[in-house]
Amino acid sequence: MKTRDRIVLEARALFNEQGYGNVTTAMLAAHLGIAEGNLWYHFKTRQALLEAIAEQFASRIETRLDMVPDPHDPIGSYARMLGRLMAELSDFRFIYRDQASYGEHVEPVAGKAPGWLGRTFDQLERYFDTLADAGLLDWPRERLRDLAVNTTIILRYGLEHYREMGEPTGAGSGAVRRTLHRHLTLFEHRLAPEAAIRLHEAIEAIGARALAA
Amino acid sequence: MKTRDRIVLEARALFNEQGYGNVTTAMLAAHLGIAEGNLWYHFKTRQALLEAIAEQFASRIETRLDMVPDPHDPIGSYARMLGRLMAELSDFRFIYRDQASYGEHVEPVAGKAPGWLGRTFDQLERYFDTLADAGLLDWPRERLRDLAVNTTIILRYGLEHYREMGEPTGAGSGAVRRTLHRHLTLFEHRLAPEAAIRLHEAIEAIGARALAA
DNA sequence: GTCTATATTCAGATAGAC
DNA sequence: GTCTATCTGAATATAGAC
Repeated sequence: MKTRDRIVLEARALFNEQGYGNVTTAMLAAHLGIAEGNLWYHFKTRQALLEAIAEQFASRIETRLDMVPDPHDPIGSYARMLGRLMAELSDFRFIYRDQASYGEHVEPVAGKAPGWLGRTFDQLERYFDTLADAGLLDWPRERLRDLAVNTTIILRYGLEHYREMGEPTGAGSGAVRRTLHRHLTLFEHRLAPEAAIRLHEAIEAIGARALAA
Repeated sequence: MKTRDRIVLEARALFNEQGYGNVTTAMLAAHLGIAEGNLWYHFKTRQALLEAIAEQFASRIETRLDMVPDPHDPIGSYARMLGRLMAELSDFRFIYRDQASYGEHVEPVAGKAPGWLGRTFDQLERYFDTLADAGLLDWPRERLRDLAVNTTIILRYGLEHYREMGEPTGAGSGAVRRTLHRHLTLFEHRLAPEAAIRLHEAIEAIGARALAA
């Protein structure tokens, strides 16, 4: 693997674990087993490194936003989208969490977050609409938007919530799994029983993958 | 007002506005119109200043956690508690938001957050229970706990959510008002119509107070 | 209690040899 | 591309006069 790619990967991991503001270039170089000067060869500034990570992040989000519900498999397609969404939140967690540390001006993120969120509302609403069409979700259509927004918030802040609760939230902690089960409590009581069961099962599968990662 | 108190007040305001990690002692002294050395007379370390703020925060939370629903005024008492909760989240916002910046070890906060959150779940559940007793909220009792947890998350991360949406969230921005309306969408469809109306009105009143502050 | 001047530390970044 | 050595600037903190 090219050094540049190793740097991006290790930096993302360290930022997620320790917080962006607490990771120095010296630490990063030490973890990589390279000299600090080498870091500056690949990235002229610390911010440039951050932007390289942010670009990967943006492309992951766009890929996930392209996913659409499958009317022939509303549950399965919803679960697949959830898996991607949580992976994205988990893998680039520091970008959300540590925004205060790096100021608001990281170009590939700045100004785009509102659009991403808005499109995530739209996306979730379409999935819920498909579940309702299939008779699996009993929810007033005019309130599906609110459900989509609340679902987004619960998923988005799930890892931070469990961290604040004093529970581990790193890879393999089960925080992704718990967040997904939590989001189900928003509308589970209005799901067809077999749909609820299948979603819980799908979440266990996603959680198991998150544990392995 | 004593200089020490002015420092605590101004520091809290600056930390909320600019982020804990972005506020230097030089900036703080300049804003207060005092010399930096004077700051160090009142607080031996930057962390000591943070801890002084955190102590105020803890005492505000304890006061709010002591509030209980009034069976003779379930709506009014719920609204009053909401007002306190949002004021606490708003006034000490940086403590939640910038936790990554100052490491996890601020004594008056470290380790207490899980307890505060757990007791907030309990508190909200009691308010919802009282609303249900009064016939104003139609919700399965065994699901009130989930509703309380989800409500806590929506309220807790409301300001951060609107910030990420690119909307202003400072004092007077209306973000508190919007967060409160948002939390109502979780259970509004199961509230007695007059209860929903009264809660929306109460939220407008809380929002107006937040605007003035 | 408040000020000015100074010390300390260390992260971010550069220069130039290999 | 990678290294070692060095610089710079900024932020926290101290010393001591007033």
